[in-house]
Formats: sequence, C-alpha cells, structure tokens
Amino acid sequence: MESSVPSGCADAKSCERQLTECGIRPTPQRVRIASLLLSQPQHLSAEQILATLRAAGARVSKATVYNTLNLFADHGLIRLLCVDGTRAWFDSNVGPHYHFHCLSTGALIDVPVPEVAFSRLPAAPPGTEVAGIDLVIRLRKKM
Amino acid sequence: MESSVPSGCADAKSCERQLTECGIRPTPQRVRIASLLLSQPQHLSAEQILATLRAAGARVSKATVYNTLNLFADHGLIRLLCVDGTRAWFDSNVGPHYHFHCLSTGALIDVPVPEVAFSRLPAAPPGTEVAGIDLVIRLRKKM
DNA sequence: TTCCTTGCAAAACTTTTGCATTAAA
DNA sequence: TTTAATGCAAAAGTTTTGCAAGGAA
Repeated sequence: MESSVPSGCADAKSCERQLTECGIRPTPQRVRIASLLLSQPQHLSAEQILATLRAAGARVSKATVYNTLNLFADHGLIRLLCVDGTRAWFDSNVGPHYHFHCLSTGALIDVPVPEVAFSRLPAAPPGTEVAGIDLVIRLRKKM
Repeated sequence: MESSVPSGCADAKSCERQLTECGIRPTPQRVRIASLLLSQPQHLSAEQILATLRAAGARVSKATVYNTLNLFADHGLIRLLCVDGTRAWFDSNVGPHYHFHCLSTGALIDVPVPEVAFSRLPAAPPGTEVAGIDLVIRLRKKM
C-alpha cells in the first residue's frame, strides 16, 4: 500500500534520509525546505519558500533559506535557474530537461529531454569541456 | 575607400543615423553609449559601460546608462542576456545566435546559428507562440 | 512654452555576510 | 567540549525611481 503524504509536501522522513545520504545534516529547517521543494517537480524562489514556510508556522530566517538553497544546489539536490534577471529560481527537477518561459505571464514550464533533439552542436573551445546545456524557449501569449 | 573609425568605437554619425531611424532622439549620451556598444559584437554590463564612458571623459550618470540600455533593448537595437544571476549583460549582436558561457572564467562567447541545429523542438503550449530560443552551453576548464 | 532627457540621490530588491546564540555530535 | 547551524540585522550589489534642472523642438 502507498504511504500517504500531505499535499505539496514530501514525506519528512524520506527527506531526512535523502539529506543524510548527501552528507547534509538534516536539521529541522533543512528538512522543512526539502519537504516543500522536493515534493514534486517545481520552480520556487527563495522568497516564495520563506513565505510558504512562515505561513505554515515554521520558524525560519531568510539567511537560512538562502544558505540552505545554496547548499542543496551545491550537492545537486536542486538546480539553480537563471531565466529572468529578477531573481533566482530553484528547480526541484535535477534530471536533464529544458524550459519554456512565458514572457507574458512569467510562467516556467519543464520541457522533457525527448522533446528536443540537436542534430548539430559546436565543439567546446580548446581547453574547455561542456558542463551542461541550458535551453529556454521564450513564449508569448498568442492574440 | 573605407572610412576609418577609432578602435572600440563605431562612427558617431552612423550611430546617430541608426538611432534616428529607430525613432530614438540621438542625444549626446545615447550616441556615446551606442558608439561604444555597437562598434562590434560584444557583451557589456551597465557598470562596464559607465566606467568606460567616464574613463573617456564623458559626463554620464548611472541612471542614464540604465535608461538608455533599456530603451535600446526595447527597440531591438541590443539584446539583454540573463546568463548568470549576478547582473544583466547587453549584447550588441541582435541577430539570431547562441552562447558559450564558461563557468570557470565567466567568459561569454557567441555561437553562430549554423553551428547548432535542432532536429526536434516541442510545440508551443496552446494559446502561446515561440518568441525566441535562448541556448547557453556551459563550459568548464578542462584539467 | 512644452516636452523630453539628464543627473543626482534615494529607494527598492535580491542575496550575502558578521556575529552572537542555540542546538547538535 | 567542540563544531556546526540558525536568526537577526546590516551590508553589498544591481537596477529603478522621484524630482529638480537643463536642453531641444
């Protein structure tokens, strides 16, 4: 039988396990942030995470949210996206994929890898190697 | 015979003409910024532009640099890039192209269109249309 | 005169940092 | 006991804005 998990929240115990496996000490704040972010593939800003946690009654500081998000990103638990210049977005989907970005609404939508294929890519310049490919397909609302 | 232009600077007269054609009044500050940026394909930050102009003895304020860059971008004269989260980069190459971004050095290098080919791209979600495609190939120094 | 542009300073925002306090190993 | 994590406030950095002054049409 499937274990049930509160909506919008991954199981705290499994998050604890995941953090420990990454060598990250599972403090209460970190587990809460992980539970929120890793519950499903999504894109959240630091401010959104802070507001959501506080609305839920958690005691967390802004500094801890930023520290934790950077820590998670360094360990490959989440991915930091630079899509618009206004702020960072943290993506809980760390598998390879691309993005739609709607210029009209700001919406950010995942594009699965199989939906994109490159028939030609440039070689990395001498002395360098490719570390990753970020593809953002900008959208606008059709009139 | 070719007309000669100071290195790192497009001809002021031709910049004036270009601004006028776009419906932008060619004020001294705008012409200086255009001359600097449009002299060649390059990526500059607002702060770099401000520092360069002031070092050259120009009287320009930070607000004017930002206002002007946003104005140019709105008119399609330059392109605003979001490559890292730290600041905006203004690209004088407005033709279609992509970018290498070296994570080790921060360098930003143009990738011409013919070096990339997509054999498969997703359809835009209902009600939207594709406004553009941003491709950033992240590099790291090879050891 | 009227409208637009500029410069300056201040404000607005996001993110980082210093440091005392608290909690955990 | 020793190390690491947290909260708070302040700092740092980029970009925007308000407003008075200046310049062009």
